[in-house]
Amino acid sequence: MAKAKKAELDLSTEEKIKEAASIVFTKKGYGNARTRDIAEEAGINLALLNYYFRSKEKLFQIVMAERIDKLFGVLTPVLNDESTTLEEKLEKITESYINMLLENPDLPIFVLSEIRNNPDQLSNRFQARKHLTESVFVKQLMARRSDLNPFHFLMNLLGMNLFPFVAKPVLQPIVGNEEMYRQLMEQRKKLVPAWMKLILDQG
Amino acid sequence: MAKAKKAELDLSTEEKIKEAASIVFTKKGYGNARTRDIAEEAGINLALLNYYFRSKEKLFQIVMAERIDKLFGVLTPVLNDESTTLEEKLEKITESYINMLLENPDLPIFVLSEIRNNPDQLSNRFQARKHLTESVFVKQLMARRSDLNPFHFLMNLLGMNLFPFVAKPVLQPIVGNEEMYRQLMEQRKKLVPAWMKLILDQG
DNA sequence: AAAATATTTAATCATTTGATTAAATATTTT
DNA sequence: AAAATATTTAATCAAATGATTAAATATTTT
Repeated sequence: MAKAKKAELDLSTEEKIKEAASIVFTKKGYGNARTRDIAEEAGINLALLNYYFRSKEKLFQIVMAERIDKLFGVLTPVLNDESTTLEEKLEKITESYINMLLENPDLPIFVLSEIRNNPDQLSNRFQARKHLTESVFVKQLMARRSDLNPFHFLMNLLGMNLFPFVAKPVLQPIVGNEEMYRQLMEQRKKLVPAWMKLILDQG
Repeated sequence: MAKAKKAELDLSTEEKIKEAASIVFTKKGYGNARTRDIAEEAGINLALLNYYFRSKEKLFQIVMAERIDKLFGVLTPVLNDESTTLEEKLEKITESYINMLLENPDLPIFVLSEIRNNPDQLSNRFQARKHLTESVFVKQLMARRSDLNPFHFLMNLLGMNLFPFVAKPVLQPIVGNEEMYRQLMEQRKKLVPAWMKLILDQG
């Protein structure tokens, strides 16, 4: 195979494997996922998987980095947008999260449980604090409510948005079927920002 | 060994093993926990573990049932208390949860991720819906706010209380050290009920 | 067509790990 | 002390699973 086509195919197969790995890892977690599962999901065989990625661990690291980006990528651009108000940020974050999580409901529980298993995974945790405390969002928040710890506010926002998905395996059977759960999440796109504004103004 | 002493010791050793299993399973999850870890944690050997409990799976089922009880046991008695107001229930649930979770921070992520791995685990999910919708809590809630879906309200309450612990591996390094995190949680004992009352009255 | 590369097939390794066994030792009960 | 029971020790099994290998086949490039 020549360079051009090679790169093209490599990317395609590599992408297929990464995609499959992402699905299997996210659904089962690292420990319960078998490389044979991933190969099958990708429609290739085990030998090829090890030919592209040297090991399960390496493949996992790549997938994990992507998944973490996906989970927190929703947050960071909005937090630092100078052109939006605090209220608009609440609306944007909520809508982005709920939309993304409706497509990736297993994502939060996967990332959080894997980080629990291996806390070092989050190597940039030092800068995370700095990035957050120096964000436009936190500045706006402190300007408005100097008495309210931004961490509390953020925990509430994330809790309201992420928790229903983290707890979906428990809550969905109680609520009803899949579709009813989706409808509840759709409603929360409007409700969560409204509740958060209450906290912002009077909490 | 005679009956009396036998039962006594059995209980003690069985309890030691269950306690150890609870610790190891909760910290690592089923897939990543090794029976050898559990035996070591219990201060006994692998043979004895399999002598008392026939298999890892059986031991896990027992531990899991206990952990689920611990996680939801906080909720159920308060939800059906006829003698307390809605506001008092919010206060009780929040304080009970935060106190319990400060002692068992890994509990929510463990239970939720294991149920994700094996959704059938929650065999009583049918009655859960009934118990919940017929609870004093939901009746009080609907009497006060017929326009507010109780599931939304419950998701908010649980999200605010449980999510900070579910996300602790991510949030704690950002917030600061262990002690600072604990202080935040202590503050939330007063704050969460206040926020929930806002939602109750004006959301 | 020839060469280069990608992919499959099938077999095999090595390690981990849950589980079992039998014999030895300790502890408790009678 | 004798009997019954609990626990340890050490060895071993069997299955699952991550990983490797070599040869065969398919595909693409030149």
